[in-house]
Amino acid sequence: MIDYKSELNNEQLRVVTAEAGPMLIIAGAGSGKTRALTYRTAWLIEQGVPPDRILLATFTNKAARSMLSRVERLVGEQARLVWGGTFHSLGNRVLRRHARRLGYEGNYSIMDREDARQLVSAAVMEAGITTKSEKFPRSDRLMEMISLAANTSIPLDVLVGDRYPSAVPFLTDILKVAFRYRLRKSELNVMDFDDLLVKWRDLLVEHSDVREEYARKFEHILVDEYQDTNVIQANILELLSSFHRNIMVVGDDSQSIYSFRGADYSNILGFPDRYEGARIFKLETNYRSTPPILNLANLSIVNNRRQYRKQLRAVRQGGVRPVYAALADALEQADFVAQRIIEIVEEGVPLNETAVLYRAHHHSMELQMELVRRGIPFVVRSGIRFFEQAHVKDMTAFLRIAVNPFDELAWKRVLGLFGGIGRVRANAIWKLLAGSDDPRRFVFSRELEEGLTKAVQPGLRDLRDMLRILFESAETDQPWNVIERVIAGGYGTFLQSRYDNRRSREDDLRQLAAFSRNFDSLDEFLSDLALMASLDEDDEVSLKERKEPKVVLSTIHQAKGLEWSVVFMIRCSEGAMPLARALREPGGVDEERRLFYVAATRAKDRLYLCHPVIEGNRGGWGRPCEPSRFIRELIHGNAAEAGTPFEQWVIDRD
DNA sequence: ATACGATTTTTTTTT
DNA sequence: AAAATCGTAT
Repeated sequence: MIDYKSELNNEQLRVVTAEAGPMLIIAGAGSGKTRALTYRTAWLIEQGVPPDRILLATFTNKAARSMLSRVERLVGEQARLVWGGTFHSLGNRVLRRHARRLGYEGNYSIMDREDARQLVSAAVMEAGITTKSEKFPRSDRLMEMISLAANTSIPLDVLVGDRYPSAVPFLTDILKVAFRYRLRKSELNVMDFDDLLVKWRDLLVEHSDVREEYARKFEHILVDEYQDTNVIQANILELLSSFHRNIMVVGDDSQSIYSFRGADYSNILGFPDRYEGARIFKLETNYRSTPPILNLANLSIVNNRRQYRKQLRAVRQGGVRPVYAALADALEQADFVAQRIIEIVEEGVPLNETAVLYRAHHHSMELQMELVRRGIPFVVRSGIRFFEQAHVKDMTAFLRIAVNPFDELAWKRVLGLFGGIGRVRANAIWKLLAGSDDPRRFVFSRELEEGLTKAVQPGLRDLRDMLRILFESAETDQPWNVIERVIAGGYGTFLQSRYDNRRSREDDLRQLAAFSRNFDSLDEFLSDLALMASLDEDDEVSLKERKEPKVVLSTIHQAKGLEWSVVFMIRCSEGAMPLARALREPGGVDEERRLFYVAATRAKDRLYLCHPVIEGNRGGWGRPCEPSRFIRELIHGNAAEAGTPFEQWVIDRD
């Protein structure tokens, strides 16, 4: 039996043991919302709710895993039966079962962002659009539009008219591209991330028997990070909770930072209106930060108008005022941060209790170089994700061919790796392969050879050598072994010739191989990859026991939900934080301020706001730049006075 | 006609 | 730094 009273505070206890029904939990930063959710889940199970009738939607798969393993510690392994994961992975789970209802095969594959962008790019060319002299939007921008339209449920033409005025002259062509893109997706039997939500919702809307099944199944629905859900997700929740009406959503409107991908702030603000009889609970006790840090965060966020009123109270006492440090430029900033990190380590704070946060990935470049120079170990948690790196995608493309010989995207990727084969010839080869009844055999045939120009023959020979090994291995070996053999069978050499860091790329692939052991089949392994962000080692145990402590470098977005003793926020300059581009979006300033708030509330003990006065402008001398408005608006009178929530350091090295 | 290396442009955040 | 574009070699 769990002693809820001693393990939870009163606010949390009320939430955990609340009567069933719709409820909204406004949970401030560091108020123990994860704790409340895990204990709530445990409590429901103890009350006799079958675990497989509980749905727990989280923001990342990692969050779901770690919550459920905590529930498991509380109530035993039945916790594993709880349906937990991101909306995308839950959608995938449902859609695999019902894909046929939507005109898809159950073995559809999931495209990551890069795949999707390339398919859009191909759609532009197929539609015969002249992109030469005009400034037709680039494929990544097109993808952004299509994706945002899907996630907001706004028709693409309306969305372009509203948010992309410069693209309006090309609207007809954009719609053509979007149409082709959709067509190609279903021809290829692939889904993009958005489809996992949109088609899930469509399934529930259009097939009442399926809706009934799931609505009756899930007695309790719990949702984490509700402030970052979009309208599709809100729809899905409405449909799923329509029978039992037991839905608990947890979130903090002050931490809504994903509107760029369609997250709709009004989901959380309007929850009480949409769910009649909804109760509102607030978690306002902050266990994480010292009062001076919380004070700064509170003073900043009050500048946002549209929000639930809440007052975060610090449990902790004492603490030092945050520091605002003005530095000459990005190099000085890097120097300052590195120097402070060293001093902080000397004071006894472990390296992995320190993080450096920034708005955009490239803001961390100078710092990375400085940390390398000084030999300070760090890990970068932004930038290209593990599964999006070229070599990882190459390897999975090989595996996909072995599993599904008609995987067009995988074939084209693999073909392009070989000399003399570019986009056009890869296309030609694919056409021939697709016309055969077994591409895996046809690729070795004389017929194929004869259908192709001389220039591809050497490349074709190399291709065949590798495929021979791949197919033979896939028949008999375990997935991890297949990967090893592809490397040994020629891909390693390829890496050597194309990149200068063959070793580390091979290591990545070995890591991939090791990871594949967690799956029963190659099939299952491949279908889950796209939904995974990284091969995070932090399965709690391994992190603490084996890993060398490292400073964490992260975008603010990726830092959500995490905490460190010491947090540096770099590039707190107007234009970078808030980011100039983001200010042009509707509601941009408020969202940027929420980002600032999220970043500040990650800090437990110390917070440094760094502002490089000269904007580093690609090698040359940049122009001077104001400190972030989020800092300026905190200043009342003189920054040196006790009235401001931070003290000001002016670092002058020379 | 195609591939591929050199050059120029543009760079937010992510399941 | 990566992607789109341009120019040259095959």
